[in-house]
Amino acid sequence: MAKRVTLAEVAARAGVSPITVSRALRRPDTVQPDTRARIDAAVSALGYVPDPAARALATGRADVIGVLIPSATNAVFTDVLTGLYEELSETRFDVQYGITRYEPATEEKLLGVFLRQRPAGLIVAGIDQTPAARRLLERADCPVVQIMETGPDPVDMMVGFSHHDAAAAATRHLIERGYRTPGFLGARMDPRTQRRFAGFRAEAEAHGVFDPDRCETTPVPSSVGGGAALLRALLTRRPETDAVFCNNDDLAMGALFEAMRLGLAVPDRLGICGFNDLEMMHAAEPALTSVRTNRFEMGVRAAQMIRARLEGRDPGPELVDLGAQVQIRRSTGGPV
Amino acid sequence: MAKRVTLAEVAARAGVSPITVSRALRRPDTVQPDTRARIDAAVSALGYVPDPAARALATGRADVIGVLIPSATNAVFTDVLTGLYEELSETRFDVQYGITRYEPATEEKLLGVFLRQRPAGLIVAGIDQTPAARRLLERADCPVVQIMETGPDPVDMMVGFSHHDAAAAATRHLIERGYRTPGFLGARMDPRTQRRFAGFRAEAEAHGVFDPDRCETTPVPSSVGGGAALLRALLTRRPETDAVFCNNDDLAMGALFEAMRLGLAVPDRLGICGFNDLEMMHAAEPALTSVRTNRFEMGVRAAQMIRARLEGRDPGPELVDLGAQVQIRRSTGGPV
DNA sequence: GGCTACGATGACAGCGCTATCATTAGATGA
DNA sequence: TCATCTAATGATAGCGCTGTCATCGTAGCC
Repeated sequence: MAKRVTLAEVAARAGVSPITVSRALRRPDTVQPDTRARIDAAVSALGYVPDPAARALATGRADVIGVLIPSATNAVFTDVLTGLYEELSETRFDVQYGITRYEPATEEKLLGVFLRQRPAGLIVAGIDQTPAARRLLERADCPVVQIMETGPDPVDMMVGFSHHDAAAAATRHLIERGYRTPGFLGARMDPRTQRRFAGFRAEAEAHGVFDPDRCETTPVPSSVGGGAALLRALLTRRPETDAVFCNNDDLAMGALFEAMRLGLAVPDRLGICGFNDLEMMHAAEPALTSVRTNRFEMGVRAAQMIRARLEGRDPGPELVDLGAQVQIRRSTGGPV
Repeated sequence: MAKRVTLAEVAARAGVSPITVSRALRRPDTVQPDTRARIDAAVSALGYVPDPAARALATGRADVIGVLIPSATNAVFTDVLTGLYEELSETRFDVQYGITRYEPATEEKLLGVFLRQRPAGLIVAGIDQTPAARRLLERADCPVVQIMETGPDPVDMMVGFSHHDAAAAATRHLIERGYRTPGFLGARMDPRTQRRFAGFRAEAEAHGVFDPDRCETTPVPSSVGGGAALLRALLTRRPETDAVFCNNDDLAMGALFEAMRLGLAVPDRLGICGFNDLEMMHAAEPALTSVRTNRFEMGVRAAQMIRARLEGRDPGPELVDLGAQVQIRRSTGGPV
């Protein structure tokens, strides 16, 4: 193990006091240019790297941005992480992840884990924190960004979109395309999923085409196989169903495969619409309609807002709505 | 911000010295049961949580396990992470991720970032570290596990499988099924991908069915759309191709959709085999043959090996080969 | 020329915890 | 009985860094 080089050693070599080295590293403009040059030379000669633990202890503040997301395997969240990373990887900040597994209690616990490190910023998915978790967030003396969706009353800042409205737009599209008996496929009905369902329902009811019996859901996590099973179950009960709005793309893909197995023509006999617009959707045959959510950008924006706050710049509006766009493709009668 | 509760306050309340509290927390068996009980009571009454930075500074060791993976979006790695998490989430260790983006230079840099925290353990993907990175790993005075693949000369410990052999097994399967003009589809030819290609090639050559013109690759990251494009290109040049071994499941899925578009019957006119066996493979129509890699277990085992070492238990063999299994499905003539 | 103001640097203390050694009380044995 | 040992607890001194003053020198001013 290469032995640790300390500030003091750098200081000795540069012929200054440790505190000056500390300053030269953190606020270079506060030390004389030639002093800084000597220090820089000593730093690189010795290969000095600051000890993050010592710094955190001395400042009572860690250069860590904590991120709480429900799942590490869901492509939806990993895209957000990629965006965060894009924005943060060249900064002094480390990103630290916590996986809540969709469990509010786990979220609370992880929040505690993060908070005791006194993070520089916090990013949490969703707006459905428990009251206790919300209180923790409100008292955290660091910027907090809620991501993935928008809602009233942000803890601090927020960047996302309305799942309700996005689902309603997709449903409207189905109805405009002439589908008259649309169904709903949903898995693991977490809060965002529920709001998408509500959007579907509201829009379908507004057009008089809602039927609770055409809604098929399961508590298990979503999967392609699950989508196939849900469609089969739905069509068994309600064979007249002429389209399905699927809560996410995995389910939609499964529905497509199941339609193939059942010999149902897509989009003529059955329209299929997904949600999130993962890459595979446009490549499918027929290409699958989906709702594009701007996940990468969501990560970038969240990171930018935190950085702006930490660096004393204007973080812009507290609530950023990135919207969502229905991508119309063959599976609902879009162009070939 | 809830003000920090220190060890000293807990000690005062329990009527003991701070060091005794510290001991009670870390090695409960070394303090008298009744003392421990008083301390536990004080801890929960005050809501004390240790400061990880102070502990790291005092011990010269952080309770952090660093994980270096190439990509956060690739399902292959997220499954490993889930396994790691499964094993580590109830321990005192935090997992910290670094994304190398398949860039050796980034890997080196992140290794430096981790190392200066003096992590409790390190997990790195692959066996193709740069000489400098390898030296850093060898000098790191903590357990190191290389994951994702096996190879000679581990830095310390290793858990994975042979990509060469797994690909060869899949290729053998294609040949045994009677395919005589198999092709290869590959994207982003990273080292593991290369070794899979080598396995395909070796097996195909051994049976006299290798043709470099039936190998279609691209440097861009893999995707379903990319798989479709690769198949189209391959069939344009070599229409006689009767099967494709795809470097991963996204490509295989794209190949399936492209075959549909081209009106090629799968598996009769074209056999398709993927790699990794993501969930969607079995749900496709026809279900897609793939090579199952035990990613979740890989994460679990890596974490177990590190824990065993840290806790002074026997970590078992240094090199764990989890193997890989060809899952035969309809797309290569498997059972319906 | 003497005074203030300010920029650059340094001394000191301490962040919250633990490694190390010292101390104490009780148990053991000749 | 007294030396010897062991288990439990405590005192002390940092870990490497930075916040908070204090100090010093020099430019600017009347």
